[in-house]
Amino acid sequence: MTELEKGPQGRRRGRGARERILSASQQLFREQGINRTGMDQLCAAAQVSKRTAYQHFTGKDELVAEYLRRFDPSVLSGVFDRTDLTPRERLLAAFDIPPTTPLCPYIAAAVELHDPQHPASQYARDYKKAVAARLADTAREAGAADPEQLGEQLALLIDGAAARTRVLNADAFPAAAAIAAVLIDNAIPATAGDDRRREEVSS
Amino acid sequence: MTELEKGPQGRRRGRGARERILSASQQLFREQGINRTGMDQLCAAAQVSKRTAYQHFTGKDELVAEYLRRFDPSVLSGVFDRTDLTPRERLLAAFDIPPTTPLCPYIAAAVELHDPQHPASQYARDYKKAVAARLADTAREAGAADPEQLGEQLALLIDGAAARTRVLNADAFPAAAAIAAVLIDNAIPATAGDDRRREEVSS
DNA sequence: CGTTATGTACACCGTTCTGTGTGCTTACGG
DNA sequence: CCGTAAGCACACAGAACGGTGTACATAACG
Repeated sequence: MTELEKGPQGRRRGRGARERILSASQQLFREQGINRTGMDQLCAAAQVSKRTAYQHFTGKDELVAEYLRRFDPSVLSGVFDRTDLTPRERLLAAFDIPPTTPLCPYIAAAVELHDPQHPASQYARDYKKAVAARLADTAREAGAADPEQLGEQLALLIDGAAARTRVLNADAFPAAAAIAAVLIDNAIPATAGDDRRREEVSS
Repeated sequence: MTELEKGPQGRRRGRGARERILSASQQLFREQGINRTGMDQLCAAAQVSKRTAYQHFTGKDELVAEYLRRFDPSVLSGVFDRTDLTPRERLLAAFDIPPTTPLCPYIAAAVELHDPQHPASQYARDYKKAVAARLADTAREAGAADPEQLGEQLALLIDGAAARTRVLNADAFPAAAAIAAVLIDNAIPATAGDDRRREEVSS
């Protein structure tokens, strides 16, 4: 228990201030936005000295970029690595993220930072491309005629639902899922050896 | 031109400072974002005294809300009032806004302000609903089986294209238009009432 | 003409922001 | 037990922010 999760070197004797900082970032950046969350408030919420925060991160920009990297495994892998679902169901499962994820933080960061050169913006771009690529992979697995196109289309639907949920303050993912179902059915030829007969959708 | 666009009373004799302020807002809020544009910079760009700006707008919030209201006629009416197009073509024409509109300012404002109670956020919400309603009207005119659903779906596609264009720095409207074409063809029965699919959608 | 609304110039207030400097405390490892 | 690294408390710098006060100029309209 003591020597796992080492830092850059191998020491790590402290009491885990970095973790608290990132944990508080997750909460505050999401609740209040990045620009409206000052370092003072963030350090207070993390119960971390301001001096310590700036010893872990060279500046707020680096903290924001690191904050975004914390979303990767939980969302992306958690959906695509489900072997209990058919490829088609996996594509649709990407739209089942209403409760814990009220808004896509990548879009929020890209809009708030408003600088395509910002490290966090670049990472958001990479992440969105990665999601589209994994959707395309799954689409290929499902036997889609044009997997890249379908992946890009589904990614667009996800982003549309996220943006619209934000602006309208109402969940738009069900509507996006409905469109996705149509697109998937249109893209997968019936002759392809795919089992889309297991239509037990959890409702 | 001299005696139209009266202010709260009926005088309006000055040299049009309000116009310059709003014009500069259009440019700066779009280029730099709302939060990253200070009133000092904005007044300098508009060649307007800071004092004058605060005589026209009680604060930056009101200015932002008014800035958003300036987009209505140019985009919304310019697309839906084209009588030279069929209803179906009009629905697709809503996706032909790549050059002049690099990003939907309503989404940007809602994300940047980060307060659903903000006047500009409320207006953004109303505007998005209005767009969906007009899309639904046009969908009804085109003979769609479920116009409200189609309108909501097309609105979601537009927002998705806008958000994705922003994050990826690449035009996503053609892909959205392709999806729209599929949805429209699926929603409009060729000859008679043939509703094959009836998904539930949350308004 | 004079009144009045409109706009200007510029200093200024208080707050908040990111980021540092400095000195002290604590906990872990050898 | 002692050295060292991690963390803490706190003040502070420097800038940008939104917003105001004051005194002055100018253009329109009666």
